[in-house]
Amino acid sequence: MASTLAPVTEGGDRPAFSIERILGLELERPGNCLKLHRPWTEIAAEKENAGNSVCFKHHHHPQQMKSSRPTSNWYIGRRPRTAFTNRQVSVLETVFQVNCYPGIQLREQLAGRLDLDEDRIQIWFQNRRAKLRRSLRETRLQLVQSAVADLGVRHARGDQELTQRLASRLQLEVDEEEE
Amino acid sequence: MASTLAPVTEGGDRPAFSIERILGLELERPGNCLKLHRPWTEIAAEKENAGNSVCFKHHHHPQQMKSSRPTSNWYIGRRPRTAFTNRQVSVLETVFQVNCYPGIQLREQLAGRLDLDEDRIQIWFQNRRAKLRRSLRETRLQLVQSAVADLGVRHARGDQELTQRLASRLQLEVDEEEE
DNA sequence: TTTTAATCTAATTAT
DNA sequence: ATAATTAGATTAAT
Repeated sequence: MASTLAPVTEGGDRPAFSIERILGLELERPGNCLKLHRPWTEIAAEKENAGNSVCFKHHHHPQQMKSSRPTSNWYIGRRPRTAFTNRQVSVLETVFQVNCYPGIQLREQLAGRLDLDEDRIQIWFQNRRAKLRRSLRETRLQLVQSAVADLGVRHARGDQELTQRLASRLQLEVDEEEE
Repeated sequence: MASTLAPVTEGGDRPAFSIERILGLELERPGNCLKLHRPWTEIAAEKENAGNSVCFKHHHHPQQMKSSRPTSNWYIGRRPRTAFTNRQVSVLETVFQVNCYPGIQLREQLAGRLDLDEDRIQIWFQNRRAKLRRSLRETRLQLVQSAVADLGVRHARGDQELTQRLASRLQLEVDEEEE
């Protein structure tokens, strides 16, 4: 409900994959849904091999593609990207500081308060945790790198004993953070 | 909306993690949300080490747990398990036969038609694909096993050439299905 | 006990 | 940069 006005036009008012049509089908296609494991990457690869420079990645409306394969219209499209407002992000960030694994009740509260679906909240927290993990990993990496550099300096000074102590302690801390 | 009457009582009518309370906080807790990567497994392990045989797994209401750690109430609870009706599952299965990666439009159509949230549809298809993959893996395993047994029989008969041909062809098929 | 809805991570896709 | 999707592993309710 938050500025996601569904720009997916889908070529007018005739949906290619309406449930009515699907449920009307006689279900005589046992070998239809056996293309598991992200089949659109395969389609994209085929199109690239065909010399067509227009990549599937940049078309999320496959029914608009002039493809020779009728099987490529199995994918209708993804949800339009939600554009959170500054206020929404601000509230979400504040809550994240306190609880980065909100349960269903808090998610529902947030959804009601921010006029978003509960699922958007869920996804936001998943992506936010991933971002935090990424930044923690980078910080840790930089710490190790600077420590190694420091190690090098001290080693050059001939401060052998301190070097060894620092190294073992560093290893310890890195291991702790692993699990 | 489908027979999910929210059995999570959360100790009455006083939510422990209301947004009001969170937003009222002074945000002076920088080291609060640094327990990433499924912290509840850690909590469970701690409880086991403490000799308490009651595992966290069987309590999905942590606020009811008599834990010595106040940080164990990070988890408010998960969404109550949705009980799909026979008709809902029937329609979902039918659609799955035709398109096991429904896009946003088809998911919304299904949600409206079946009186479910769109994200319940999304989750259902994710779990359904996982189930299909699992069964395909098992089928493949059984095929390989029976083929190996067959190989053994033919080898015992001394039919060396046919054995080798069958083996190479089998390897080919297994490789094809991998990617 | 089995099945499967819900949650999570990690990687990826795509806006 | 980050919202959305996926596979895969796991947790937990039925």
